[in-house]
Amino acid sequence: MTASVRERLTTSLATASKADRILANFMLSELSSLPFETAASLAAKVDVSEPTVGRFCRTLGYKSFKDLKDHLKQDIGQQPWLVSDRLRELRERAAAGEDQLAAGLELEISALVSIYELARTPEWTRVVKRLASTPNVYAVGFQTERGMAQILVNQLQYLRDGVRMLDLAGGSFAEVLVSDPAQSCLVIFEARRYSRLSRDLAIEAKKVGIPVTLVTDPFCDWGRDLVDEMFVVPTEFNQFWESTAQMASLANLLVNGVFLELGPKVEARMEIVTQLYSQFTGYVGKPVNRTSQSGGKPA
Amino acid sequence: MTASVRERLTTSLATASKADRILANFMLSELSSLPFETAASLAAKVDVSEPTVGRFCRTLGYKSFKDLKDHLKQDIGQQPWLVSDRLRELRERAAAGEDQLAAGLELEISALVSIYELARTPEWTRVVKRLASTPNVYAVGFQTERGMAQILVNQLQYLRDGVRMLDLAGGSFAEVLVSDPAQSCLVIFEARRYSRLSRDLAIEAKKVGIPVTLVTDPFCDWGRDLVDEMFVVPTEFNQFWESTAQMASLANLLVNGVFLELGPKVEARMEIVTQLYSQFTGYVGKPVNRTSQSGGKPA
DNA sequence: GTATCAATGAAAGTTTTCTAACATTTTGTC
DNA sequence: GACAAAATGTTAGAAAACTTTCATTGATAC
Repeated sequence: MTASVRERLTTSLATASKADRILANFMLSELSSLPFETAASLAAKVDVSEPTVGRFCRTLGYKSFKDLKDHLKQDIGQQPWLVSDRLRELRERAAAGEDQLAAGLELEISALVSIYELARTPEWTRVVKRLASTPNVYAVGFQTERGMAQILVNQLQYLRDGVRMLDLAGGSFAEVLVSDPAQSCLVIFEARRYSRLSRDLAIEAKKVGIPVTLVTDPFCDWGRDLVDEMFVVPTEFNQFWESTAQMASLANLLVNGVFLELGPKVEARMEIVTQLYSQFTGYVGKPVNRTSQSGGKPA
Repeated sequence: MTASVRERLTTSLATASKADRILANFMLSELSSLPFETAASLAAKVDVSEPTVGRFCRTLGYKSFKDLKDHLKQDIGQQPWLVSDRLRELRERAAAGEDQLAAGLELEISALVSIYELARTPEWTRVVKRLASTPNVYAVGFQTERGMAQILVNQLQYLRDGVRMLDLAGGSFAEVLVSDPAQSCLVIFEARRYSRLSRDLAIEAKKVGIPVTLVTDPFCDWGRDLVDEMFVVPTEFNQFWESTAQMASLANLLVNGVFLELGPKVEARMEIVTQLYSQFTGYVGKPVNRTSQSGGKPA
């Protein structure tokens, strides 16, 4: 009993009464403006009474029309992505109240979707090109987000020269801030916890004219007018505090973009770097996948 | 005076007060889920009062938050906002070959699902309990995976004492390896690139009897008989090489588990740590979410 | 035809959401 | 550092949204 709103509406069509069927039909065709409706406004539109709307939602298994809307929000809907029935099972458990986790899963999935959407924006393309071509690339992040910066830097280093991780260890960020702005760019990973540091850095970078890309959570209230691109990653997954985990996917996608941009010419470099790592850390395999992409032409 | 909601929000950023700017930014970041919010729920998320939300909407020229939503309806227009629709769109592009990346999305989603499945296993529970109770917790990862270890360590430190990140900087891993095995445990984040180091460490740890949890990719061929728990995270997402991004989700889930295990008694500590961070990095907000879980009893 | 029952609506009650008035805090100024 | 002005939070009350109860309608069975 954990069908999506759309599914429930569709199945209800078979058995529903006249008024209910009208409602179901209307809702299905106007699914996308449903969140803006209220039980009363809906009732008026299809010319039934308000209680009928409420009752209908209850026969569908929701507590009220508002409850239906709430489900719509989390509704990832249809099977296509249903990775087997494993997920369904998780969701059913969640519905039974046994599993707080499953609700978080849906939120993480929807965060992933947003990230892949970001990767289709013009800003994304701009950043990727910049990361591929600017001589000096700096990335920075504090505390947890440092890990994200590290992912970006490590992988980019396989692909190109001049990629560095910034650090407050030196006491200032002189490294970037006194570099030639035309030759440098900066990526900041941020979450609300560490706002001030990131913000100060962004301000200074703007002052000297270094392009800044900010990856942050929806709570960031200072980025928009300071940075060149701002990528907002959802971070609320029903956990006891926010999780920036999905920023890692974003970092990887960025790196992948740079790879596509640079094209096969990086392969020689990758060989060498791989060998070096191998020499110092005992790695034996190849980091490069054998996916079709790797041989393909750059985008 | 017929600007779109987005435009109005953006222009307001220039002149708005602090709370208003926070609101505007958040709204801009979460435009697509705004219709589901209510003035109160929004207020709670960005931690301002309810009337502030109403007032802000009025300064934007709307009658109320509800009125803003009504206008949003026109703005959002045809653009799909339901996660299911957005996902479908990406999938269609992938199928049409227009979007190389989108093909990887499904794989990432399914990786996420497997992680949430892991979180339901007895091994998981065992690790969580161990991470909550063992006096000394060590985590380690090399290169990219170092970022994952960092996530775990950073967040665990909010919750408890005695959590450390291991490092090869010292040349050996003496720190763990000569500690009292009954008082220590170790989490290794690994991907095939750095197999040897991780493996050597695991071997030594086993020798001295320290419990080891291994988080790795599906290519790891040495873990099973060496470690106490082995969590395998999918890493092939159609990118030019493997991505361990979803390990970040795993790390976060682990931390969340420990939080639930420790229960409300950690809140005092969290307050202190938060304050310390604030002192040194200028963080001003609260890291703790106000989700229902946070107040709830431990699992 | 009429008795019965499901479906629906009307009206009144309850809860949620929003607003107005006032108190408090913050910010800026001198 | 004290004052004024602006911004924000608190409290309580108005409005809206939703539910419940009960009356009415209209279909179906006999």
